[in-house]
Amino acid sequence: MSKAHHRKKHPEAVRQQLLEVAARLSLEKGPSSVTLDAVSQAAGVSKGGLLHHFPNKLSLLDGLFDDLTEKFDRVLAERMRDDPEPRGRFTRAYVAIWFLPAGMADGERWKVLTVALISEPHLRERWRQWLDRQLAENVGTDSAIDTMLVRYAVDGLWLADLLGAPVMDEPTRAAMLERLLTLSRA
Amino acid sequence: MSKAHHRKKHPEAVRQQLLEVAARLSLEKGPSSVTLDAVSQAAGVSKGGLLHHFPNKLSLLDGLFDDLTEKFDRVLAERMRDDPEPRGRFTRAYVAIWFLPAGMADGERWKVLTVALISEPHLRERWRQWLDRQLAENVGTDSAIDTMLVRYAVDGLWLADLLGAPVMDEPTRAAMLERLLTLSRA
DNA sequence: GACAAGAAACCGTCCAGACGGTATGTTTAT
DNA sequence: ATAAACATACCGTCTGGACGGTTTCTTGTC
Repeated sequence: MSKAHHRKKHPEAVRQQLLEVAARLSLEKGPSSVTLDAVSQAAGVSKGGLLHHFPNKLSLLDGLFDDLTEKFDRVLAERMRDDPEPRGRFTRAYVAIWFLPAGMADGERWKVLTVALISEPHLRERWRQWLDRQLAENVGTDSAIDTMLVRYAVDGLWLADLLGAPVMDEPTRAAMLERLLTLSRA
Repeated sequence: MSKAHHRKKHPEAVRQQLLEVAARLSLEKGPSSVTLDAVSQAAGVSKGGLLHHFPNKLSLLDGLFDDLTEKFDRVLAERMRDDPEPRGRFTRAYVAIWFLPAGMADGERWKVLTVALISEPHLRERWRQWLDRQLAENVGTDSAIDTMLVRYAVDGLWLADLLGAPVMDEPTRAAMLERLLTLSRA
């Protein structure tokens, strides 16, 4: 009879912990390392415990997706709220997320989303819906060629970062940021 | 006793077929579906046959990586050879690969590379070396902020395409291409 | 506030199938 | 004859998941 069985119950904390562990594992050791065994063990819960929160693996991945997009939405909305200029507002928020990560772990989080999206074709459909909604909400202010280009570039930076490409030096990085912001207002 | 055992032997063709099947599987059903059983069966070879060409799974993935980067290099070099303007030449070749896929299947191929890179942390190191070499060879002509930005944007387009984002309409696509080419000369 | 009773939050065990890989046989090419 | 190019038959491990039990929390009732 283990200690964990007798400890105080904090279901929401455990759930969150499971999602976080799954995210970290996926990023550090590749998506194939996200197994029920590995996740539950790293989270300090039994596999049965994990399957209580997420009845199967798919729902764990779905849960991760929900969690990530939710947080992403919040950060985006917050950035947009503080931007007085309507034109390219959404795109600038998008840029800011990459260049000025708010929370420590935030920068890493969005990477996980990308990894999950690529390795789990099932999530792509949900991703498309999310994207469609975002673009529909910001059509008019963020559909110029240059603003689209900026968003694509951010995605590219994302990918490079994810693949561990050599980091840009600070002046280059600053110049890149400035250039992106300029183009977002075009 | 199967037919395959008795058929004419074309080792190089079989090897190529195995790589191609692995690529297609990874793209269509996600990297987790790339198993020795699935690949060998879809290629019309026994698992033993597959393991004759690639002694273990890692070497299969490595083989895939080699095959893809090799072809990628060739296409890049060809495009660059036909471009008289030195400034941004490498970047324009990079753009062309996405906008003007030469062979039918080529467009798909580079996607596979990205998927493999993300799902197999082991390949990232090899990718970094490839990237470093490319950048070193083209430093001076392709290191302006705007040209870098163009390459990142192409990566972003890549990613969007990979995730099955809604396709751009033709005028937008053309405008995007023109804009990217312009920026590559800056 | 006490207390039964059900619900929620876990744990431990077990299993069927998939997976990577080995060992060995058989056919074909040189 | 020898080696390369396959096929077949297994094996040990891992993985997702089912299942039944145990402990804690919550809720209604008095």
